[in-house]
Amino acid sequence: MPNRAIPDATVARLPVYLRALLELAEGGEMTVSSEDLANLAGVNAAKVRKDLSYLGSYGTRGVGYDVEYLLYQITRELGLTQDWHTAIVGIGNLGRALASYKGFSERGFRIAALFDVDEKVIGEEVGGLIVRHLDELKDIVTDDRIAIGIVATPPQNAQEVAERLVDAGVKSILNFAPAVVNVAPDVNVRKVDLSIELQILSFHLQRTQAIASAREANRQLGG
Amino acid sequence: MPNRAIPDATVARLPVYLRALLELAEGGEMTVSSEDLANLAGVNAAKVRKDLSYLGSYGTRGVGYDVEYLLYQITRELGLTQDWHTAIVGIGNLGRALASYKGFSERGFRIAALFDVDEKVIGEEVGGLIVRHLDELKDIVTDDRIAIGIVATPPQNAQEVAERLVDAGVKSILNFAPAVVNVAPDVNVRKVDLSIELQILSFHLQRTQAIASAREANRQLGG
DNA sequence: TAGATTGTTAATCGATTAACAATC
DNA sequence: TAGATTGTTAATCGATTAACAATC
Repeated sequence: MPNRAIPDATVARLPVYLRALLELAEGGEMTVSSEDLANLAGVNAAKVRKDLSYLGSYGTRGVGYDVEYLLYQITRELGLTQDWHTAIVGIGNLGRALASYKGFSERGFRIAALFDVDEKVIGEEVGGLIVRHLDELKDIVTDDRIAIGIVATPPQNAQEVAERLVDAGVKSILNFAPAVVNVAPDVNVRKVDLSIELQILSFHLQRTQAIASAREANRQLGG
Repeated sequence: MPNRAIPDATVARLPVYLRALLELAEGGEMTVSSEDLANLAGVNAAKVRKDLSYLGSYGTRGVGYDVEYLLYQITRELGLTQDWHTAIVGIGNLGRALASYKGFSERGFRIAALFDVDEKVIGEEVGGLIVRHLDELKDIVTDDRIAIGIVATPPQNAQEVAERLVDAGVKSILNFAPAVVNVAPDVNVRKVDLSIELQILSFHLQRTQAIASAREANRQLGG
Protein backbone atom coordinates (compact mmCIF):
# COMPACT_ATOMS: atom_id res chain seq x y z
CA MET A 1 0.00 0.00 0.00
CA PRO A 2 1.57 3.36 -1.05
CA ASN A 3 0.76 5.12 2.16
CA ARG A 4 2.42 8.43 2.56
CA ALA A 5 -0.29 10.96 3.49
CA ILE A 6 -2.12 12.45 0.53
CA PRO A 7 -2.50 16.26 0.69
CA ASP A 8 -6.05 17.59 1.17
CA ALA A 9 -5.81 19.60 -2.03
CA THR A 10 -5.01 16.42 -3.93
CA VAL A 11 -7.84 14.44 -2.34
CA ALA A 12 -10.25 17.20 -3.38
CA ARG A 13 -9.17 16.80 -7.01
CA LEU A 14 -9.34 13.02 -7.19
CA PRO A 15 -13.13 13.04 -7.78
CA VAL A 16 -12.58 15.42 -10.69
CA TYR A 17 -10.02 13.09 -12.27
CA LEU A 18 -12.36 10.20 -11.61
CA ARG A 19 -15.15 11.82 -13.58
CA ALA A 20 -12.82 12.65 -16.47
CA LEU A 21 -11.52 9.08 -16.54
CA LEU A 22 -15.06 7.68 -16.60
CA GLU A 23 -15.74 9.80 -19.67
CA LEU A 24 -12.54 8.57 -21.33
CA ALA A 25 -13.41 4.96 -20.51
CA GLU A 26 -16.88 5.40 -22.03
CA GLY A 27 -15.26 6.83 -25.12
CA GLY A 28 -13.13 3.69 -25.36
CA GLU A 29 -9.78 5.37 -24.61
CA MET A 30 -7.16 2.94 -23.32
CA THR A 31 -4.54 5.43 -22.12
CA VAL A 32 -4.39 9.13 -21.32
CA SER A 33 -1.52 11.57 -20.88
CA SER A 34 -1.28 13.97 -17.95
CA GLU A 35 -1.70 16.75 -20.50
CA ASP A 36 -5.04 15.44 -21.78
CA LEU A 37 -6.33 14.52 -18.34
CA ALA A 38 -5.40 18.01 -17.15
CA ASN A 39 -7.45 19.61 -19.94
CA LEU A 40 -10.48 17.50 -19.08
CA ALA A 41 -10.15 18.30 -15.38
CA GLY A 42 -9.49 21.99 -15.84
CA VAL A 43 -6.07 22.00 -14.15
CA ASN A 44 -2.47 21.90 -15.44
CA ALA A 45 -0.45 18.85 -16.32
CA ALA A 46 2.18 19.27 -13.62
CA LYS A 47 -0.54 19.17 -10.99
CA VAL A 48 -2.04 16.00 -12.44
CA ARG A 49 1.32 14.23 -12.37
CA LYS A 50 2.10 15.42 -8.86
CA ASP A 51 -1.34 14.40 -7.61
CA LEU A 52 -1.20 10.97 -9.19
CA SER A 53 2.31 10.39 -7.90
CA TYR A 54 0.88 10.38 -4.35
CA LEU A 55 -1.13 7.29 -5.24
CA GLY A 56 1.89 5.46 -6.61
CA SER A 57 3.72 5.19 -9.93
CA TYR A 58 0.83 4.16 -12.09
CA GLY A 59 1.89 5.77 -15.35
CA THR A 60 4.23 4.62 -18.11
CA ARG A 61 6.84 7.05 -19.38
CA GLY A 62 6.41 7.83 -23.03
CA VAL A 63 2.89 6.39 -23.00
CA GLY A 64 0.70 7.87 -20.28
CA TYR A 65 -1.71 6.32 -17.80
CA ASP A 66 -3.85 3.25 -18.38
CA VAL A 67 -7.40 4.56 -18.07
CA GLU A 68 -9.00 1.50 -16.46
CA TYR A 69 -6.14 0.91 -14.06
CA LEU A 70 -6.04 4.54 -12.92
CA LEU A 71 -9.82 4.51 -12.59
CA TYR A 72 -9.58 1.56 -10.26
CA GLN A 73 -6.74 3.05 -8.20
CA ILE A 74 -8.57 6.34 -7.65
CA THR A 75 -11.83 4.55 -6.85
CA ARG A 76 -10.00 2.46 -4.28
CA GLU A 77 -8.12 5.42 -2.82
CA LEU A 78 -11.38 7.34 -2.38
CA GLY A 79 -13.00 4.39 -0.64
CA LEU A 80 -15.59 4.01 -3.39
CA THR A 81 -15.09 0.27 -3.79
CA GLN A 82 -17.53 -0.17 -0.95
CA ASP A 83 -21.09 1.14 -0.69
CA TRP A 84 -21.68 3.75 1.97
CA HIS A 85 -25.11 4.09 3.52
CA THR A 86 -26.34 7.62 4.06
CA ALA A 87 -29.35 9.29 5.66
CA ILE A 88 -30.82 12.66 4.78
CA VAL A 89 -32.28 14.76 7.57
CA GLY A 90 -34.65 17.53 6.53
CA ILE A 91 -36.94 16.71 3.62
CA GLY A 92 -37.65 20.18 2.24
CA ASN A 93 -36.86 21.30 -1.29
CA LEU A 94 -33.16 20.66 -0.96
CA GLY A 95 -33.57 17.34 0.86
CA ARG A 96 -35.87 16.14 -1.91
CA ALA A 97 -33.46 17.20 -4.61
CA LEU A 98 -30.65 15.36 -2.83
CA ALA A 99 -32.83 12.28 -2.28
CA SER A 100 -33.29 11.91 -6.02
CA TYR A 101 -29.83 13.09 -7.08
CA LYS A 102 -28.33 10.47 -9.37
CA GLY A 103 -24.76 11.54 -8.79
CA PHE A 104 -24.86 9.88 -5.37
CA SER A 105 -25.95 6.39 -6.34
CA GLU A 106 -23.60 6.47 -9.34
CA ARG A 107 -20.70 6.82 -6.95
CA GLY A 108 -21.78 4.05 -4.63
CA PHE A 109 -23.57 6.18 -2.07
CA ARG A 110 -26.84 4.60 -1.06
CA ILE A 111 -29.48 6.79 0.49
CA ALA A 112 -30.92 4.40 3.04
CA ALA A 113 -33.22 6.65 5.09
CA LEU A 114 -34.96 10.02 5.15
CA PHE A 115 -35.87 11.94 8.32
CA ASP A 116 -37.94 14.94 9.24
CA VAL A 117 -39.93 16.16 12.25
CA ASP A 118 -42.87 17.65 10.33
CA GLU A 119 -45.93 15.37 10.66
CA LYS A 120 -47.09 16.55 7.24
CA VAL A 121 -43.94 15.11 5.67
CA ILE A 122 -43.49 11.96 7.76
CA GLY A 123 -44.92 8.89 6.00
CA GLU A 124 -44.60 10.51 2.59
CA GLU A 125 -42.71 8.61 -0.06
CA VAL A 126 -39.75 10.48 -1.55
CA GLY A 127 -37.48 8.85 -4.10
CA GLY A 128 -38.72 5.40 -3.15
CA LEU A 129 -38.24 5.83 0.61
CA ILE A 130 -40.74 6.60 3.37
CA VAL A 131 -39.84 9.66 5.43
CA ARG A 132 -39.30 8.69 9.11
CA HIS A 133 -39.56 10.73 12.28
CA LEU A 134 -36.21 11.95 13.57
CA ASP A 135 -36.86 10.05 16.81
CA GLU A 136 -36.29 6.81 14.90
CA LEU A 137 -32.81 8.01 13.89
CA LYS A 138 -30.74 6.01 16.37
CA ASP A 139 -32.42 2.67 15.66
CA ILE A 140 -32.30 3.08 11.91
CA VAL A 141 -28.68 4.25 11.88
CA THR A 142 -27.71 1.13 13.80
CA ASP A 143 -29.88 -1.30 11.81
CA ASP A 144 -28.98 0.08 8.40
CA ARG A 145 -25.30 0.72 9.24
CA ILE A 146 -25.60 4.33 8.17
CA ALA A 147 -22.14 5.91 7.96
CA ILE A 148 -22.88 9.35 6.60
CA GLY A 149 -25.51 11.86 7.70
CA ILE A 150 -26.64 14.60 5.34
CA VAL A 151 -28.05 17.70 7.04
CA ALA A 152 -30.54 19.58 4.88
CA THR A 153 -32.53 21.34 7.60
CA PRO A 154 -33.04 25.06 8.19
CA PRO A 155 -29.99 26.65 9.85
CA GLN A 156 -31.58 26.86 13.32
CA ASN A 157 -31.90 23.08 13.52
CA ALA A 158 -28.54 22.13 12.02
CA GLN A 159 -26.58 22.02 15.27
CA GLU A 160 -29.13 19.87 17.08
CA VAL A 161 -29.51 17.49 14.16
CA ALA A 162 -25.73 17.15 13.88
CA GLU A 163 -25.54 16.28 17.57
CA ARG A 164 -28.27 13.69 17.23
CA LEU A 165 -26.51 12.14 14.25
CA VAL A 166 -23.28 11.90 16.23
CA ASP A 167 -25.16 10.51 19.21
CA ALA A 168 -26.64 7.88 16.88
CA GLY A 169 -23.12 6.83 15.92
CA VAL A 170 -22.61 8.62 12.61
CA LYS A 171 -18.96 9.56 12.06
CA SER A 172 -19.31 11.71 8.94
CA ILE A 173 -21.60 14.63 8.27
CA LEU A 174 -22.27 16.53 5.09
CA ASN A 175 -23.81 19.84 6.05
CA PHE A 176 -25.98 21.67 3.52
CA ALA A 177 -27.57 23.94 6.11
CA PRO A 178 -26.32 27.52 6.00
CA ALA A 179 -24.89 27.27 9.52
CA VAL A 180 -21.65 26.16 11.17
CA VAL A 181 -22.01 23.01 13.27
CA ASN A 182 -19.59 22.08 16.04
CA VAL A 183 -19.20 18.42 16.98
CA ALA A 184 -16.54 16.13 18.46
CA PRO A 185 -13.20 16.39 16.63
CA ASP A 186 -13.25 12.74 15.55
CA VAL A 187 -16.36 13.40 13.48
CA ASN A 188 -15.72 14.47 9.92
CA VAL A 189 -17.86 17.41 8.90
CA ARG A 190 -17.90 18.91 5.44
CA LYS A 191 -19.97 21.87 4.45
CA VAL A 192 -21.63 22.81 1.18
CA ASP A 193 -23.08 26.29 1.18
CA LEU A 194 -24.96 27.23 -1.94
CA SER A 195 -25.07 30.90 -1.14
CA ILE A 196 -21.38 31.25 -0.17
CA GLU A 197 -20.38 30.46 -3.72
CA LEU A 198 -22.80 33.09 -5.01
CA GLN A 199 -21.35 35.63 -2.59
CA ILE A 200 -17.84 34.93 -3.85
CA LEU A 201 -19.10 35.48 -7.41
CA SER A 202 -20.64 38.74 -6.25
CA PHE A 203 -17.28 39.87 -4.86
CA HIS A 204 -15.56 39.30 -8.19
CA LEU A 205 -18.41 40.83 -10.19
CA GLN A 206 -18.27 43.97 -8.12
CA ARG A 207 -14.51 44.16 -8.57
CA THR A 208 -14.86 43.87 -12.34
CA GLN A 209 -17.56 46.51 -12.30
CA ALA A 210 -15.48 48.88 -10.18
CA ILE A 211 -12.54 48.51 -12.56
CA ALA A 212 -14.80 49.12 -15.57
CA SER A 213 -16.26 52.27 -14.01
CA ALA A 214 -12.82 53.57 -13.11
CA ARG A 215 -11.65 53.03 -16.69
CA GLU A 216 -14.76 54.78 -18.00
CA ALA A 217 -14.29 57.75 -15.68
CA ASN A 218 -10.68 57.92 -16.74
CA ARG A 219 -11.65 57.86 -20.41
CA GLN A 220 -14.13 60.67 -19.95
CA LEU A 221 -11.46 62.76 -18.28
CA GLY A 222 -9.41 62.17 -21.40
CA GLY A 223 -6.74 60.27 -19.41
CA MET B 1 -11.13 52.56 -0.29
CA PRO B 2 -8.74 50.08 1.40
CA ASN B 3 -7.70 48.37 -1.79
CA ARG B 4 -4.83 46.02 -1.45
CA ALA B 5 -5.89 42.68 -2.99
CA ILE B 6 -7.79 40.40 -0.65
CA PRO B 7 -6.57 36.77 -0.67
CA ASP B 8 -8.99 34.21 -2.11
CA ALA B 9 -8.98 32.24 1.12
CA THR B 10 -10.11 35.35 2.98
CA VAL B 11 -12.86 36.17 0.48
CA ALA B 12 -14.19 32.62 0.90
CA ARG B 13 -14.51 33.17 4.65
CA LEU B 14 -16.19 36.57 4.54
CA PRO B 15 -19.66 35.02 3.93
CA VAL B 16 -19.14 32.87 7.02
CA TYR B 17 -18.31 35.90 9.15
CA LEU B 18 -21.27 37.69 7.62
CA ARG B 19 -23.66 34.98 8.76
CA ALA B 20 -22.20 34.94 12.28
CA LEU B 21 -22.48 38.73 12.51
CA LEU B 22 -26.12 38.61 11.39
CA GLU B 23 -26.81 36.20 14.23
CA LEU B 24 -25.02 38.46 16.70
CA ALA B 25 -26.94 41.48 15.43
CA GLU B 26 -30.24 39.64 15.84
CA GLY B 27 -29.23 38.75 19.38
CA GLY B 28 -28.68 42.44 20.06
CA GLU B 29 -24.88 42.26 20.48
CA MET B 30 -23.16 45.60 19.92
CA THR B 31 -19.55 44.41 19.73
CA VAL B 32 -17.74 41.12 19.23
CA SER B 33 -14.14 40.05 19.84
CA SER B 34 -12.09 38.14 17.27
CA GLU B 35 -12.14 35.25 19.74
CA ASP B 36 -15.96 35.07 19.84
CA LEU B 37 -16.39 35.62 16.12
CA ALA B 38 -13.85 32.87 15.50
CA ASN B 39 -15.86 30.43 17.61
CA LEU B 40 -19.04 31.24 15.75
CA ALA B 41 -17.33 30.86 12.38
CA GLY B 42 -15.44 27.70 13.28
CA VAL B 43 -11.95 29.15 12.71
CA ASN B 44 -9.26 30.55 15.01
CA ALA B 45 -8.97 34.10 16.29
CA ALA B 46 -5.70 34.93 14.55
CA LYS B 47 -7.30 34.11 11.21
CA VAL B 48 -10.27 36.34 11.94
CA ARG B 49 -8.04 39.28 12.78
CA LYS B 50 -5.83 38.73 9.76
CA ASP B 51 -8.84 38.38 7.45
CA LEU B 52 -10.55 41.49 8.79
CA SER B 53 -7.32 43.48 8.59
CA TYR B 54 -7.50 43.17 4.79
CA LEU B 55 -10.73 45.16 4.82
CA GLY B 56 -9.24 47.92 6.93
CA SER B 57 -8.76 48.67 10.63
CA TYR B 58 -12.34 48.33 11.72
CA GLY B 59 -11.79 47.06 15.27
CA THR B 60 -11.06 48.84 18.51
CA ARG B 61 -8.20 47.55 20.66
CA GLY B 62 -9.36 46.43 24.07
CA VAL B 63 -12.98 46.39 22.87
CA GLY B 64 -13.47 44.35 19.70
CA TYR B 65 -15.43 44.99 16.52
CA ASP B 66 -18.67 46.93 16.23
CA VAL B 67 -21.15 44.37 14.94
CA GLU B 68 -23.23 46.66 12.72
CA TYR B 69 -20.26 48.48 11.29
CA LEU B 70 -18.40 45.28 10.45
CA LEU B 71 -21.59 43.83 8.98
CA TYR B 72 -21.82 46.80 6.66
CA GLN B 73 -18.16 46.67 5.66
CA ILE B 74 -18.29 42.97 4.79
CA THR B 75 -21.56 43.40 2.91
CA ARG B 76 -20.01 46.18 0.90
CA GLU B 77 -16.77 44.30 0.27
CA LEU B 78 -18.72 41.30 -1.03
CA GLY B 79 -20.74 43.51 -3.35
CA LEU B 80 -23.98 42.66 -1.57
CA THR B 81 -25.12 46.26 -1.27
CA GLN B 82 -26.57 45.90 -4.73
CA ASP B 83 -29.04 43.32 -6.00
CA TRP B 84 -27.73 40.86 -8.56
CA HIS B 85 -30.10 39.32 -11.05
CA THR B 86 -29.61 35.63 -11.71
CA ALA B 87 -31.07 33.03 -14.06
CA ILE B 88 -31.31 29.31 -13.45
CA VAL B 89 -30.89 26.98 -16.43
CA GLY B 90 -32.18 23.45 -15.96
CA ILE B 91 -35.38 23.11 -13.97
CA GLY B 92 -35.07 19.57 -12.64
CA ASN B 93 -35.02 18.61 -8.97
CA LEU B 94 -31.96 20.68 -8.20
CA GLY B 95 -33.06 23.68 -10.27
CA ARG B 96 -36.38 23.70 -8.41
CA ALA B 97 -34.68 23.50 -5.04
CA LEU B 98 -32.43 26.40 -5.99
CA ALA B 99 -35.36 28.42 -7.37
CA SER B 100 -37.06 28.33 -3.99
CA TYR B 101 -33.91 28.53 -1.86
CA LYS B 102 -34.35 31.37 0.62
CA GLY B 103 -30.63 31.81 1.23
CA PHE B 104 -30.33 33.51 -2.16
CA SER B 105 -32.94 36.23 -1.79
CA GLU B 106 -31.79 36.89 1.78
CA ARG B 107 -28.38 37.85 0.41
CA GLY B 108 -29.70 40.13 -2.30
CA PHE B 109 -29.65 37.65 -5.15
CA ARG B 110 -32.80 37.87 -7.20
CA ILE B 111 -33.75 34.94 -9.34
CA ALA B 112 -35.15 36.74 -12.36
CA ALA B 113 -35.64 33.91 -14.86
CA LEU B 114 -35.81 30.14 -15.24
CA PHE B 115 -34.88 28.22 -18.40
CA ASP B 116 -35.22 24.71 -19.71
CA VAL B 117 -35.55 22.99 -23.09
CA ASP B 118 -38.10 20.36 -22.09
CA GLU B 119 -41.55 21.26 -23.48
CA LYS B 120 -43.15 19.51 -20.51
CA VAL B 121 -41.45 21.97 -18.16
CA ILE B 122 -41.66 25.18 -20.20
CA GLY B 123 -44.64 27.31 -19.16
CA GLU B 124 -44.78 25.73 -15.73
CA GLU B 125 -44.69 28.06 -12.75
CA VAL B 126 -41.85 27.40 -10.30
CA GLY B 127 -41.30 29.63 -7.30
CA GLY B 128 -43.43 32.39 -8.81
CA LEU B 129 -41.70 32.40 -12.20
CA ILE B 130 -42.71 30.89 -15.53
CA VAL B 131 -40.11 28.56 -17.02
CA ARG B 132 -38.90 29.89 -20.41
CA HIS B 133 -37.35 28.14 -23.36
CA LEU B 134 -33.57 28.41 -23.50
CA ASP B 135 -33.88 30.10 -26.88
CA GLU B 136 -35.23 33.18 -25.11
CA LEU B 137 -32.05 33.38 -23.02
CA LYS B 138 -30.28 36.17 -24.86
CA ASP B 139 -33.25 38.54 -24.92
CA ILE B 140 -34.14 37.98 -21.30
CA VAL B 141 -30.55 38.32 -20.08
CA THR B 142 -30.35 41.68 -21.80
CA ASP B 143 -33.79 42.93 -20.74
CA ASP B 144 -33.52 41.81 -17.13
CA ARG B 145 -29.83 42.70 -16.77
CA ILE B 146 -28.97 39.20 -15.61
CA ALA B 147 -25.43 39.10 -14.25
CA ILE B 148 -25.15 35.54 -12.96
CA GLY B 149 -26.11 32.29 -14.65
CA ILE B 150 -26.74 29.19 -12.58
CA VAL B 151 -26.23 25.90 -14.42
CA ALA B 152 -28.33 23.06 -13.01
CA THR B 153 -28.52 20.84 -16.09
CA PRO B 154 -27.34 17.27 -16.56
CA PRO B 155 -23.56 17.09 -17.10
CA GLN B 156 -23.79 16.49 -20.87
CA ASN B 157 -25.47 19.85 -21.40
CA ALA B 158 -23.40 21.96 -19.01
CA GLN B 159 -20.73 23.04 -21.51
CA GLU B 160 -23.25 24.12 -24.16
CA VAL B 161 -25.40 25.97 -21.64
CA ALA B 162 -22.33 27.75 -20.24
CA GLU B 163 -21.37 28.86 -23.74
CA ARG B 164 -24.87 30.14 -24.43
CA LEU B 165 -24.84 32.06 -21.16
CA VAL B 166 -21.52 33.67 -22.06
CA ASP B 167 -22.80 34.41 -25.55
CA ALA B 168 -25.82 36.10 -23.98
CA GLY B 169 -23.48 38.38 -22.04
CA VAL B 170 -23.35 36.72 -18.64
CA LYS B 171 -19.98 37.25 -16.94
CA SER B 172 -20.40 34.93 -13.94
CA ILE B 173 -21.46 31.31 -13.82
CA LEU B 174 -22.28 29.10 -10.87
CA ASN B 175 -22.03 25.52 -12.07
CA PHE B 176 -23.96 22.83 -10.20
CA ALA B 177 -23.66 20.29 -12.98
CA PRO B 178 -21.21 17.49 -12.28
CA ALA B 179 -18.99 18.49 -15.19
CA VAL B 180 -16.10 20.88 -15.84
CA VAL B 181 -17.00 23.76 -18.16
CA ASN B 182 -14.41 25.74 -20.10
CA VAL B 183 -15.21 29.32 -21.11
CA ALA B 184 -13.35 32.55 -21.84
CA PRO B 185 -10.90 33.49 -19.06
CA ASP B 186 -12.69 36.76 -18.29
CA VAL B 187 -15.79 34.81 -17.23
CA ASN B 188 -15.92 33.85 -13.60
CA VAL B 189 -16.94 30.26 -13.09
CA ARG B 190 -17.45 28.64 -9.71
CA LYS B 191 -18.38 25.04 -9.23
CA VAL B 192 -20.46 23.34 -6.57
CA ASP B 193 -20.37 19.57 -6.80
CA LEU B 194 -22.58 17.77 -4.33
CA SER B 195 -21.00 14.40 -4.88
CA ILE B 196 -17.37 15.58 -4.67
CA GLU B 197 -17.89 16.47 -1.03
CA LEU B 198 -19.36 13.03 -0.38
CA GLN B 199 -16.37 11.42 -2.07
CA ILE B 200 -13.99 13.34 0.15
CA LEU B 201 -15.94 12.13 3.18
CA SER B 202 -15.67 8.61 1.83
CA PHE B 203 -11.88 8.98 1.59
CA HIS B 204 -11.63 9.94 5.26
CA LEU B 205 -14.11 7.31 6.40
CA GLN B 206 -12.14 4.61 4.67
CA ARG B 207 -8.92 5.88 6.23
CA THR B 208 -10.49 5.77 9.69
CA GLN B 209 -11.80 2.30 9.02
CA ALA B 210 -8.43 1.06 7.77
CA ILE B 211 -6.72 2.39 10.89
CA ALA B 212 -9.35 0.76 13.11
CA SER B 213 -8.91 -2.63 11.38
CA ALA B 214 -5.15 -2.41 11.64
CA ARG B 215 -5.42 -1.70 15.35
CA GLU B 216 -7.84 -4.60 15.78
CA ALA B 217 -5.55 -6.99 13.88
CA ASN B 218 -2.67 -5.81 15.97
CA ARG B 219 -4.65 -6.39 19.18
CA GLN B 220 -5.58 -9.93 18.16
CA LEU B 221 -1.94 -10.70 17.47
CA GLY B 222 -1.28 -9.58 21.04
CA GLY B 223 0.87 -6.67 19.83
C1' DT C 1 17.71 5.10 -31.61
C1' DA C 2 14.33 9.17 -31.47
C1' DG C 3 10.29 10.86 -29.54
C1' DA C 4 7.15 11.07 -25.91
C1' DT C 5 5.85 11.41 -21.37
C1' DT C 6 6.31 10.30 -16.57
C1' DG C 7 7.96 11.07 -11.75
C1' DT C 8 10.56 14.04 -8.91
C1' DT C 9 13.18 17.95 -7.61
C1' DA C 10 13.54 22.52 -6.13
C1' DA C 11 12.02 27.13 -6.46
C1' DT C 12 8.17 29.95 -5.58
C1' DC C 13 4.02 31.35 -3.98
C1' DG C 14 0.19 31.85 -0.83
C1' DA C 15 -2.07 30.68 3.64
C1' DT C 16 -1.82 29.82 8.51
C1' DT C 17 -0.47 30.72 13.06
C1' DA C 18 1.75 32.29 17.34
C1' DA C 19 3.44 36.02 19.45
C1' DC C 20 3.48 40.60 20.92
C1' DA C 21 3.78 45.64 20.56
C1' DA C 22 0.35 49.08 20.05
C1' DT C 23 -3.46 51.09 22.02
C1' DC C 24 -8.22 51.41 23.59
C1' DT D 1 -3.23 52.73 35.54
C1' DA D 2 -4.52 47.72 34.59
C1' DG D 3 -6.80 44.70 31.64
C1' DA D 4 -8.35 43.54 27.23
C1' DT D 5 -7.95 43.04 22.55
C1' DT D 6 -6.53 44.56 18.06
C1' DG D 7 -3.33 44.83 14.02
C1' DT D 8 0.95 43.30 12.30
C1' DT D 9 5.15 40.82 12.08
C1' DA D 10 7.71 36.85 11.10
C1' DA D 11 8.11 32.02 11.23
C1' DT D 12 6.14 27.99 9.41
C1' DC D 13 3.58 25.20 6.72
C1' DG D 14 1.39 23.43 2.59
C1' DA D 15 0.35 23.90 -2.42
C1' DT D 16 1.71 25.07 -7.04
C1' DT D 17 4.61 25.06 -10.89
C1' DA D 18 8.46 24.76 -14.19
C1' DA D 19 12.03 22.13 -15.43
C1' DC D 20 14.31 18.04 -16.53
C1' DA D 21 16.47 13.51 -15.77
C1' DA D 22 14.68 8.98 -16.09
C1' DT D 23 12.75 5.76 -18.97
C1' DC D 24 9.22 3.70 -21.87
